[in-house]
Parts: sequence; C-alpha cells; structure tokens
Amino acid sequence: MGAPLDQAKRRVQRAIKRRLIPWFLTHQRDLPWRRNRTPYRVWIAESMLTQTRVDQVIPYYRRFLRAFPSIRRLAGASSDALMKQWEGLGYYSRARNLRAAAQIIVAEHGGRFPRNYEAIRALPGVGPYMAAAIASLAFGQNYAVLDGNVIRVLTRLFAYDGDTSKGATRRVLQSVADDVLIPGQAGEGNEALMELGATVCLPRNPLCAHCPMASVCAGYQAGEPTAYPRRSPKKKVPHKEVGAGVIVNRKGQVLIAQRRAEAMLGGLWEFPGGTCEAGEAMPDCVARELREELGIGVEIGDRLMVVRHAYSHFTIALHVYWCRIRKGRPRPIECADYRWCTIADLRQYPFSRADLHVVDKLMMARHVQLQ
DNA sequence: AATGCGGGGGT
DNA sequence: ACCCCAGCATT
Repeated sequence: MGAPLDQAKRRVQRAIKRRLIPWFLTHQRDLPWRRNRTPYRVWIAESMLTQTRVDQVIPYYRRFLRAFPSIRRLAGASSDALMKQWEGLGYYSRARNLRAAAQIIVAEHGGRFPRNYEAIRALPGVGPYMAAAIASLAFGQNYAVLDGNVIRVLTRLFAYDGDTSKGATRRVLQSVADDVLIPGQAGEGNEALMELGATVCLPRNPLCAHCPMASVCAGYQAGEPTAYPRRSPKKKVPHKEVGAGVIVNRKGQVLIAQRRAEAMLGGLWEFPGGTCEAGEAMPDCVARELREELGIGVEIGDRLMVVRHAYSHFTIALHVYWCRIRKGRPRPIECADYRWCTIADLRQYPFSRADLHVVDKLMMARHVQLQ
C-alpha cells in the first residue's frame, strides 16, 4: 500500500466517523425493534432479519412478540405454536434455534440474556453477525457488524474489489468495519452503516444524490458504485417434480404428515408425498411415497392442482392428487407424526408456503363438494 | 472453503 | 428471469 492510498483511505474513514451517525439520527426509519431495545427484542429481530427483508419481517415480529413476550415463554413454546408463528417466513431452523437458545438461557443463564460476546455467540443460531449486533445494539459493547448492507457500503466507499464470497475478503472488510467503529457508539454506528445500505446505498440503483458519503465515496467518484461488491457468478438451480396426496376419510378429515425436525422445512406439516423419480409417472410417485412414508396403499384419483414454487436452491412443481386408502392404516414411518384433521382445522397447523396454496384450495373446495 | 437453507420483492 | 436480502450450520 502506498502512502497516497492510505491517505485516501483515512479520508473516507474520517468522513464515515464524522457524518454517518448524525445522518442516521435524522434519517432512520421508525422500526418496531428500535423501540424498547431489550436484548430479547433485538435478538428476535436479528434472527428474523437474517436473509429476510424488513417489510416482510415487521408483521411477523409483532405477532411473535405477542405470542412469546419473554425468553421463558419462548422456551416453553410447543413446536406447532412456534412454527405457526414462523409459517411463511422461511429458513425454519431459525425458529427452532430460537427456542433451543431460549431453553439454554433459562437453564444456564438464569433466564437472563447473556452479556458476554462469547456466551452470546455460543447460542444456537447465533453467528458472528448476530453476536456483534446483539452485543452492540442491546448492550452497547464495541463490536462491529458485517452483513450484506455493510459489505455493500464499505466496498463502494473504498472501491474495494475483493470477491466478497471469500473468507479473506470478509476478514479485510471486518477489519475495515472495526476501524470505523467509534467506541461507545458501536450500536449507532452499526445501524447507521446498515441503514445507509438499506435505504440509500441500494444494490441496483443507489441514491447517490442523497448520500451523505458521496463526496468521499471512491465507487461513486469512479463513476460506477454498482461495480461493488464484486461477487462470483451464481449457478442455476435444479428443478424437481413433486407429488402429494390429499386423502379425505368418511368423517371429512384430511391426512397430514409432519416433517422430521432435521429435514428441510423440519417440523412443518404437509400433504404427504415426495419427489418423482426419473421415468416415474406422477400417480405412481404419489402411491409409492404414501406407501413408504405412511405404510398405506392408496388409489390415485383426479389431480387437484399443481403448485409451482421457487426455493433458493431449487424449484418445484407440486402435483396434488385426490387419493383413497385401499389398504392399511397410516403409521409414521418416514415422518415425525401424522394427523387426521378437518379442513377447517388445517389452519391450526404450520405448513410451508407451497402447501399453504393447497390448504387455500381445500378451504374453498369444502364449500362445494369434496371430490 | 463450499454448500444447504425459504421466501418475497424489486427491476 | 434474475438479483439479493440485518447469515448460520454443517461438511
């Protein structure tokens, strides 16, 4: 590093320290978790905000705190009550981790949220970002956060073109974030960086005209702030054809199965089924899956619907068929549990987004005639 | 270091 | 049709 470069860098650092917190204090959004900032509230918010946008989180956050107003209440939550609160939010391991961590806090920390960074970091579901966020925002400790927003802001301000998917680059950026932290104001500084990234230094069309840092921003001065951060190209996601069965018994109850806790969408309920194998006809797939999963022989009827849904790492077409049991009684062979449930009661159980489309369809259909 | 993990909104 | 988001756990 030459001296001129260091000088330019220090100029940006000084500008960040001088301008960012004042800008934040006058421009910050009024968000629920910024009021009454207890460790518990900060923790729940940070967990929900992991890879999830603010607008989507807000209603979930309010409901969740109403349902589980304290660490102890969360620790004692049932799986269904917990997952119902998270239904539709995605990354369901976050909810399971929250409850597991709450139980640890009750058992090992007397029900008080731990203050020590290492103790926070040791809780399930808490990584370096969340530990730094809780330590700084809730306890006023001097830890700098590094999340997607901070990475974008800092790489642009310094025109730093390291590949942000690399660990070495992340370490460099963490040290940059550490360097602009003002002792005693870590919480405000962290939020200021994130708020700038979330409201001004946007991924596609940054609002540089409104940015308090534009005059020192190396990316902006160079004329292309959106060149940063530099990321490696993504690969395209595979597609799966999935079949599922809706079985209604004589009492008008529907058979639902609960996914195993360790599986994707773990703990959620679903209409039983699975992935179609190569060359397999969809009705055969559904019959096979119900035999393997629940030990029942079924007759496949008409197709009810097809739901198309995109996950981050693959897409599915969910083919849903009406079925009748011809042989055997359900047993939880490849699932955590099963239940016969009236259509009106389906809403009580947590489902994934794809299966919620099926629930909706059944709610409509029940007013007409089933099958 | 690389990969798996949901869902939604913006462009 | 992408892109990415207040990341973490596992391998």
